[in-house]
Amino acid sequence: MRDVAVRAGVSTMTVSRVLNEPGKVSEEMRERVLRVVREIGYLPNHLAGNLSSSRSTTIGLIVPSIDNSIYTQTVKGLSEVLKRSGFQLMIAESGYDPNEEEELITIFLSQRVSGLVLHSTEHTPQAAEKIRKSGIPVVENGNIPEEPLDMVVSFSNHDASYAMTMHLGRLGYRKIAFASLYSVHNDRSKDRLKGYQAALKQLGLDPDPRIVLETERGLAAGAEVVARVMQSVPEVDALFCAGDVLAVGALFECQKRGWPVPGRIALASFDDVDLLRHVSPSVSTLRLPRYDIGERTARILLSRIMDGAEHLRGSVIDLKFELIQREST
Amino acid sequence: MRDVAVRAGVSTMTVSRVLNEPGKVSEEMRERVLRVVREIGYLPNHLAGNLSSSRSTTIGLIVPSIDNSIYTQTVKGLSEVLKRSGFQLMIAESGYDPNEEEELITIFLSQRVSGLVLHSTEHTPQAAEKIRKSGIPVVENGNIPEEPLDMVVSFSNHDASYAMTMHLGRLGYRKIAFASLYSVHNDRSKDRLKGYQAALKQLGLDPDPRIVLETERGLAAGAEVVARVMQSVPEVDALFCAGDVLAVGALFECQKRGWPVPGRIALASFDDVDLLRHVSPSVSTLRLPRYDIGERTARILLSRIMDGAEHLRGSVIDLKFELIQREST
DNA sequence: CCTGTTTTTGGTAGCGGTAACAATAGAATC
DNA sequence: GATTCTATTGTTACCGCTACCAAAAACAGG
Repeated sequence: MRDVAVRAGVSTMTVSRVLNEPGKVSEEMRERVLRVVREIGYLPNHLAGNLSSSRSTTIGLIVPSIDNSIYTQTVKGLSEVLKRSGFQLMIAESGYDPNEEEELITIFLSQRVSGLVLHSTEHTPQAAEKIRKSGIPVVENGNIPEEPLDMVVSFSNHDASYAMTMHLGRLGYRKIAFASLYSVHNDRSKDRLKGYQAALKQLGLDPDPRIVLETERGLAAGAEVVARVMQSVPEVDALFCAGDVLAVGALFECQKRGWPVPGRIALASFDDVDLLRHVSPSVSTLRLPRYDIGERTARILLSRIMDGAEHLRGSVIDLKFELIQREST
Repeated sequence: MRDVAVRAGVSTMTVSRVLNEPGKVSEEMRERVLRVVREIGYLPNHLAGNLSSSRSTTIGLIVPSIDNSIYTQTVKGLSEVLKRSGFQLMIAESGYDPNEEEELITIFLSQRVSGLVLHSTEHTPQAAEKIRKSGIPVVENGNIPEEPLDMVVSFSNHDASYAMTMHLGRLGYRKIAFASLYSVHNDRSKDRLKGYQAALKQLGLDPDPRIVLETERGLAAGAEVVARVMQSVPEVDALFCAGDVLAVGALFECQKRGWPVPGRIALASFDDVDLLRHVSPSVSTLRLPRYDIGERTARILLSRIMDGAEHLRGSVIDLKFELIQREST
C-alpha cells in the first residue's frame, strides 16, 4: 500500500480512503489512486485492516458433520447472504462432540470472527463462558434450546415431531413406532423423542419402549430399523423415522419384504429431501425451513455486527415447518 | 498479551514463546506464564500473529455449489486433515461462474490464505495471473485439466466416462444414450462427454446427437431425460447418466412407465451415492475417491506450506476410480 | 578463575493497515 | 476583506503480535 501511495504521490491514508470510503475522496484522487492500484495489481491486506480496525468480515460456523446433506441448505442460505455483504464463512465440524466444539470456538475467537453460528445447542460451560466474554453475537440454529446462548433461528424439533405423531394418530394408527438418530449429545434427537411422547400422551396411546429406537445415519440403518421393529412387535402399524434418510431405507426394506405401505405399515419422515417425493409410495414428511434458517441467521447476525442492533440480543426466531401428507401414511 | 506479560513479570516475547515455541523456554517461565494465561483467560489474537509473521493458517476452498452432496465428502476429507494441523477452512461458492470465482479468489488472497483449493478447473486468465503472482500453492480437484494452475488431485472424468461406456458396449448394448449436467463452464461435464464419445468410437458405434442430452440437477431432471430419449429414439437400449442423481430419477421413471431395467433399457450412473446400492434394481456406477481427494489435497497442500516442498509444485495426482457392475446393466 | 559457548530472556522495530486528530485550501457568510 | 465553515488530505500513533538481534545467565573446558 505504501508503494501505491508513493507512486500516486499521496499518503497511505488517502489510498485507504479510496479503497474503503470512496465518498470522502475527490474524484481526481480516486482516479489517480485506482489507476496505480490496477497498474501494480495491489491487493489490500485484510489481516492488517482487520487488526487495525479491530473488525473482521469473517463468520465462524460449526456443524456436527459437514457431510450431512441436511445442513448444506442452511449453509447455502448463510453463504449467499453473507457474500452479498462481503463476509466470509469459516466452517468447521465438531463431530457431535461438545469438547471438540469448545476447541473450535476457541480457535474461531482467536481468529477474531465477528460472529458465530452453532448448529448444536449443547455446549460445555467453558464454551458458553468464552463466548459470553468475547461479546460477539452468536446464533444457534439446530433447535430451540431452553437456555439460548444469545440468538436462535430454528424450528422446534419438539413441535415438528409432535405434529407428525399427532397426524399419524389422527389418521387412525394406534401402534406408532419411533426411530431417530442417536441422541447422545444431540438435543435435536432428544426433542424429537419428547415431541413424540407428548403426542402419544395427548392421543391417549401407551408408550412402549420396545418400539422406540435409536440408530445411525444412512439407508441401511433405516432398513434395519423397520425389520427389527416389525419382528419384535408385529402389531406396529406406523413408523415415524425422525431423522436423515431413515424412512427411505425403511421403505425399500418394506418393498423387499412385500409389506404394503401404508397397508401393513405406514411410514413418515422428518425432512423433506427430494427423494421422498419421488419414491413410490411417496413418503409423508415435514418440510423444514433449512434454507430460510441460513438466510435469517445471516441477516440477524449482520444486523448485530454492522448496525449494532443490540435490541436483537437474545432474539428467538421460531421458523415454521409444514406437514406434508403423501401416500405412505 | 501485554497484560499477561506484566502480570507474569516477563516480556511479551517470552509470552509469545511460551505459546508458540514452548521448547525454547525454561520450565519455570512456561508454568508461570501459562498460569497467568489461564487466570485471565487470555486468547491470543491470530490476526495479529498472522500479520506479524506473514503466515496464516487458513485455506480457501471454492466449490461451484455448496449444496451439492458430491463435494461434501471431499470437504470432509480436507477438513479432517487440515484440522489436525491447526488449519482452518474458508468455503465459498462460485455458482459455476468463473468471474464469480475470480472475485472469490481475490478476496481469499486479500485474506492471505496460505493455500487455495478449487473444484473447478476453468478460470479466467486474470484469476490465474493473480494466483501465480501471489505465489501460494493451489490444488485443483474436480478434474484433471490440460493446463493445471499448479497441483492437481483428482480422478479423470474423461477416463471414468470412457470406462463406463466401454463397459456398456462390452455388455452388448448398442444404442447408448448419454446424459450429463450442463457443460457450460463445467469442464467435468465436457470431459465426461468426450470420454463417452471416445468409447463409442472405440466400440465402432455411431455417435447420435439425438441421444446426447444435457440437463439440470435433480431426480426430476433424470426422470425427464429418460422419458424424452425413449420417446424420440425408441431403439435406445442403455442410458448413461453422467452426473448427480440423474440415474435414480431415471430409474423411478422407468418403474413408473413399466420399462424393465435393464431388460428394456439399462441404466448406469456416475457417482456411488448410497442410494444406488439400495434401489431395486441396484444401479451400476463408478466409485470415485471423493473423500481421498480431499485428504490428499490437504496433505499435499500442507507439505507445500509447512515443509516448503517446492518439488511438489505442478504435481498431478490421478486417483483411481472403480467401476461397479450391478443389476441395472 | 578466566574465556568461549550455549541457553534463556529482553528490547526494538516493524507487519500493513486504520482511527483520530491536525492542517490546508477553497467556499460561504457577513 | 476578515471570519467561519466545510471538504479534502496528511501526520502520528497504535492495533497485537513476531523477527531479529543484543544482553544476560548458565555451563563447559582448560
